[in-house]
Amino acid sequence: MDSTYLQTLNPAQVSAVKHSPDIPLQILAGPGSGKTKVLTSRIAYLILQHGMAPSSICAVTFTNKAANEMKERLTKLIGKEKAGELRMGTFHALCALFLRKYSKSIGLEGNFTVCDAEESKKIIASLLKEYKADLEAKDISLKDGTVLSLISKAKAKGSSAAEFMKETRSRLQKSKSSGSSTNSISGDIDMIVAEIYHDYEKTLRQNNSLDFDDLLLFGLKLFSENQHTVNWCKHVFVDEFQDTNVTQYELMRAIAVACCVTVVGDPDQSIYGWRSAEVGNLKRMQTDFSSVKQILLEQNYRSTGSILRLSMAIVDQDRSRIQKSLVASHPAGTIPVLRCFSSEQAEAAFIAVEVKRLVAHMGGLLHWGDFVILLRFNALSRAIENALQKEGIPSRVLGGHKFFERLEIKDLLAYLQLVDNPHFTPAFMRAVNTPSRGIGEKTLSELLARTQKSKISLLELIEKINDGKTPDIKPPVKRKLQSFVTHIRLLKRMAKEGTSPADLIRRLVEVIGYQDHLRQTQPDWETRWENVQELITFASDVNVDLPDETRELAYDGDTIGIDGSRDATPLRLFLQASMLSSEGDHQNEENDKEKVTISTCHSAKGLEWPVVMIPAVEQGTFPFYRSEDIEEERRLLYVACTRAQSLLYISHASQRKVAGETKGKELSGFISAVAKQNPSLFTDQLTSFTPDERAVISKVLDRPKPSDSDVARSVAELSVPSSAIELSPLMAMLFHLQPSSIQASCS
DNA sequence: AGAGCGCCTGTTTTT
DNA sequence: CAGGCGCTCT
Repeated sequence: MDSTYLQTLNPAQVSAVKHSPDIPLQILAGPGSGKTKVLTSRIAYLILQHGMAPSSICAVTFTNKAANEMKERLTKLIGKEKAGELRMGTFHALCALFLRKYSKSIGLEGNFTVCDAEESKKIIASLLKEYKADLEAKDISLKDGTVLSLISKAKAKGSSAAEFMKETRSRLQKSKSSGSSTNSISGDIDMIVAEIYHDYEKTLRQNNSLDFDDLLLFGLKLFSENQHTVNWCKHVFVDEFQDTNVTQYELMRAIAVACCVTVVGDPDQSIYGWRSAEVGNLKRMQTDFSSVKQILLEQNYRSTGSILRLSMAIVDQDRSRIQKSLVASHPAGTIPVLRCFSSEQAEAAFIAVEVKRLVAHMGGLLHWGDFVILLRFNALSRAIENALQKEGIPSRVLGGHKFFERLEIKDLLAYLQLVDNPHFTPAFMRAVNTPSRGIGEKTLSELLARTQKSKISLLELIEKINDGKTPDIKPPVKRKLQSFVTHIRLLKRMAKEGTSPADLIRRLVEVIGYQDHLRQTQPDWETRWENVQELITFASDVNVDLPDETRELAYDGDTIGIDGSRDATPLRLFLQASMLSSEGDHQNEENDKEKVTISTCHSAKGLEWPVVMIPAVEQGTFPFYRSEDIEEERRLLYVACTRAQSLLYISHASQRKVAGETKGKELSGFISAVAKQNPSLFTDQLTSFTPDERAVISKVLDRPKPSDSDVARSVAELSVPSSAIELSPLMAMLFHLQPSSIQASCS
């Protein structure tokens, strides 16, 4: 194995790959510039040419998906064994891993539970109740989500509850002394948020639990205060650097003891400011790492020239952006289509029919899996899904409601969380009455009151009640709880005996009669039951991965915690993988390749499709009316456009139903501005594709060009539906009429 | 006290 | 489309 992997790289890419490992490097990589290739090649280069141990390289990605993809590519370059030794994952996963191992060093229990956003929100909601009267008296409405996001923002900046409280106080003092009374309401809110923040932290600690932000904060504390936990690290790679927040940046510094870092990012693709990402980290790095070198990758290998021209025009409207260009490797190709429709239904119907038409006119060059519909937010998918279904086009939603956020999954995970960590109240609350055991709000609050007096966990309390060691509140409670206690004890015993998570779930489902419960309570219980089966499959997969992870955790040989329990039990690893998984649907990927993808623009980051369609590009929707940063919305549209390889469609409706109300809509300012300046960026005509256009598409996609007879055949097949009655008017028009008349009918 | 039903609202983006 | 709320029934 030599440097063959360098041969297909351009000069800029080669200089990035071969750049000295000792000098910090920033790679500013535009979309489609082969950034992942450069990253993986550089890692391979450090290992193969500089003889670095794979286990001394840390590569941080933004999602688990990206980490997996990198691992796959590296397996091809350096082999499975070495690739398996690399420390790769998200900042969150990396921190979680080391926190489990060195939990005692910073006063944590090794069996802490990761508290996800939904559970955090519930904790906040219950804390918020105590301020209900106060809020009503002051006529303030404060939602749990708002409080959570404010707390999360404070945490992302590294501001603790105490610091946040102090800052709030001093700000209040200032506004008081300046005599402005207009801020009194927001001052009240800030103060309440500060108090809830404090209570929230207290609750998390009592529950032996860390939320997502805590993983980073505790990780940072661990790494910066315990040199020996990071000594293994010789080089740190950070992908999607533009989306890191302050804490993540500090983490990078803490892990990169030797200051050997390579970061890859693109300020133009910074779309997570709302989640406290700091593009400023790029600049900050230049001062913190004095000798940092910057390399720009501007050659684009993904999209046609006309798609890039439009994308650049959009993002370049942001006057404050760092000037950077993209050079197309491919010919101009088909001009992006811009269309207006009368309603969301008309727009959706057009999309469905156009997908069909393209497949036909490309004579086997394009398949369902080559299309993506990118949306500003998930709720927009309804009309699209319906329209696709109506035309018989298979589709899948990428990252819709996440697999691990479904109620049937959370129900089962709650039991397992409780088995692993008896102090995790959210899990108790969920599991204790699922399936329904007649334990209601009243009983729970009484139980809760009793735990607060005696300082034991809810689980311990009900075990005591069950065993008759402490008096029952009311006669029936003990009886109602008996089965629950029995089940938890059974699972605990099985877990202790080393039963695999998959078997634990199987048994759990059986003893609580979960299938029947679903059948009785959920109208769509069948798909939910399938999800349960999928969870079991996922659980067995985690088990297969175990050796790698255990090796990681057993790094310096002490897997036995002070409490005598192994820190890395299979159950614990499974739960952690579940909580940190970004994976949406766990459907088999083979199936998905033959489906049209529907996705948000955010979760499309890093991906590409031959054909991209972006509907609802309207004022209020894109940019979204509640967005705080309009430039970020613009960049999001840029990200969406640059996912396209050969064809791009942008559309909007003049009327759309928003939250139950039909509203008039205007084309997004992002688009109208560039269209006005340069009308030739778009066309409203639908071509039926000249051989030339088809040739460009096959070249861009690197697929064989279909013959004229292929095209003729597939056009004929698709334009004659099985039942002539089903040929909708729109469909008929698209196939038989001139483009100009289509336009007239659509607008 | 708790379950179950129907009607309401209010909908960003995610580790 | 789900979660919250209020109503009625057991």
